[in-house]
Amino acid sequence: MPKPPALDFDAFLPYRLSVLANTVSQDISSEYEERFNLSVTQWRVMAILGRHAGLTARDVAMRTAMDKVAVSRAVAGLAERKLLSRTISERDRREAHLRLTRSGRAIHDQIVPLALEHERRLLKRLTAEERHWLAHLLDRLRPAIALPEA
Amino acid sequence: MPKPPALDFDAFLPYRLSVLANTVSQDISSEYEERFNLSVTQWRVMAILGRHAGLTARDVAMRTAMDKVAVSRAVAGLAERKLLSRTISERDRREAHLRLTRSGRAIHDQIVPLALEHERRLLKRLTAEERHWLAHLLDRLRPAIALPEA
DNA sequence: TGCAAATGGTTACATATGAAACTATAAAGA
DNA sequence: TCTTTATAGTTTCATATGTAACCATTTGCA
Repeated sequence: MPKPPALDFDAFLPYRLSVLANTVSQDISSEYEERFNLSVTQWRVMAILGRHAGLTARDVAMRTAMDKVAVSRAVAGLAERKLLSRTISERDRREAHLRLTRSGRAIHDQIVPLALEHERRLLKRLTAEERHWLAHLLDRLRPAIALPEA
Repeated sequence: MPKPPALDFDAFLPYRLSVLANTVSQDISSEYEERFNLSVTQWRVMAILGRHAGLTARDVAMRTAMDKVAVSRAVAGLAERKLLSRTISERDRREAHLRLTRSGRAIHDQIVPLALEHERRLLKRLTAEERHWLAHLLDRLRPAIALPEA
């Protein structure tokens, strides 16, 4: 009779990818969660605003692969702690432009090097050739996410 | 003055890895969630039992990178639906051996090909050389997860 | 033996998350 | 201009999840 189908997790790509990504993410997030009491979503919002000041919540959602509810909540929490400011848009009063405050920027500037250091540690385990292929593969497998107007 | 630090998500490895893994996982899970009303954790438990009948909850937790509470809940839900059975262990009455029931196996056998097909679709986008490097990198980056007694 | 410490598994509680409904405003069309 | 439709963002509700406390049993060792 036919052998019953079975799935070997150790060889199943989606699973291995998922475990790897979660491990790496958590290594980083556990650090800023503890030190600055920021959730992953909150940090993502801060990071994107640190680079692109004045985006709206909608823009942030698109750029971070988060849904708008998650962004709304993260922004509310950050505004509460005065880590970012909301400015109602002149031309469309439904939307607000978001910017890090001085104290938001201060925290941001501490987390960025920390995140980059984690990335460096990860890459250090690889040879130059392996690093090259990793970047290449991430490009090739990049999900079809709409990145509107750069 | 020094330029302010900033993190470019598009180039930040942990982020890209995370988005990719989540997209891939969700592609698959959305299908069996809808068709069989199974959560990701439930499916993971079923998959591991489909391959290794008789494991205890503890074994399952170790092999699936899930914590014991998640396993306990998944198992409870599956037992409720009679997709798996629990048999108290002879030699240690705290633990129970888990096995798919006939109907659990039937569902399992439908999902496995579906999962493998998704994996195939993903790999089809890559050349043989790229596939090789992907597997290699996943090995090299494999998180230090304890896999006790095979 | 008998008792403290460890372990498998569950439960309780508090928090996070997602889907859908909702509010306010803007855009499109009659 | 009036009315419908779409959009930005928030709130609500139901569910998922993690942490810590817990129960039952077993192990280690006095």
